[in-house]
Amino acid sequence: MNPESDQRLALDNQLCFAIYAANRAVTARYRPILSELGLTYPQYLVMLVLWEADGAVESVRVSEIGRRLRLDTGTLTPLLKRLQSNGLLDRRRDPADERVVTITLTARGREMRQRALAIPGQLVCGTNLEPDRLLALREELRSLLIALDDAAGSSVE
Amino acid sequence: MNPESDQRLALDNQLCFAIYAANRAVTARYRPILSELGLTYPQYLVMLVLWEADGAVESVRVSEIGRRLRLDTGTLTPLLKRLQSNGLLDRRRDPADERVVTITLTARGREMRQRALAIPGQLVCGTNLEPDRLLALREELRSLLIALDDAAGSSVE
DNA sequence: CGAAATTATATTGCGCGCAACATAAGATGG
DNA sequence: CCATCTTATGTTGCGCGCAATATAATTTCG
Repeated sequence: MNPESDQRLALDNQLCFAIYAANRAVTARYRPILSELGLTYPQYLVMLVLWEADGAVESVRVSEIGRRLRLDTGTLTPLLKRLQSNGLLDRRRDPADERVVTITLTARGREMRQRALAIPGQLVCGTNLEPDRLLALREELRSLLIALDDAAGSSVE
Repeated sequence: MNPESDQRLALDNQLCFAIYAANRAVTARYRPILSELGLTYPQYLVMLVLWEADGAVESVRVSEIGRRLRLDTGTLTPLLKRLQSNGLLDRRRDPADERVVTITLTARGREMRQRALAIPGQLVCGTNLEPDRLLALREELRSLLIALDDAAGSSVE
């Protein structure tokens, strides 16, 4: 009714929509690049986790991938099975604790990293975006995420 | 191999992951609030478009909703059918151009706006986030979106 | 006018995300 | 040692997103 309340629900005033739209625009930009590797965007994120752990440890738990990416097994189990059937990783039960499934990169999965190294550069190029601004944006989003986590934790408490 | 290239693919260095994670955290925060209205988050965005148009025009095309939210008919058609079966809107062919489907709010859909007015405030409260910073973040995301759009357009050209 | 091109929406299929539930293995405590 | 609890992963179902294709109506143009 009053002019102020009208503006509160305006689409362009919603931070949530800005994040939603930006997220889809970014993943759309990754799509053609990742399809050359035969990866979807969430699969690429899983590979980032595995590449990062590679060298330090020889396998990663499903739960560890989920913790890093904030994804649950309902998402990860089928995704990891697809990566396995594409020959990028192996899934096997930990003999010491049969509940645990450990994920190990195959040679093919490890080698893909070399091709992926070009991706971050490819995305910034073609857009006239200042690296400093992108870095600042990333940190602001991280702060938002932490603030949302804290609020979620305290409301449950 | 070299230390610099190792860091390029580190998960925490990816702006894309910051956006991806923030987007899911924000929608997770909306979920319990919207479920009281019987809406999903994308359905809420469609309602925002319809509420915003309400008063100015008496119906909105599917394509106009898609243009605003950057969604195609593969997403919108079933979503709008669900909103229709929940009694929030009507879908009907434009007699003047039978290709066009026009979306009109029902009384129930229009009334829901009053309940939705409290939502934006509810989300910021419970988090210690400064409104100015959120506004600045929104504008940075808008700039990113525009930059990605421009780059996409020029590469096709 | 009539064929071809264009426009607007619908359908199909697949891969997420996530809630809810299931299963099985390990830990715990009487 | 055995019932109970907890932990780690798996399964099912549903609603997006999006590519690819389909259908039907309108426009364009020879």
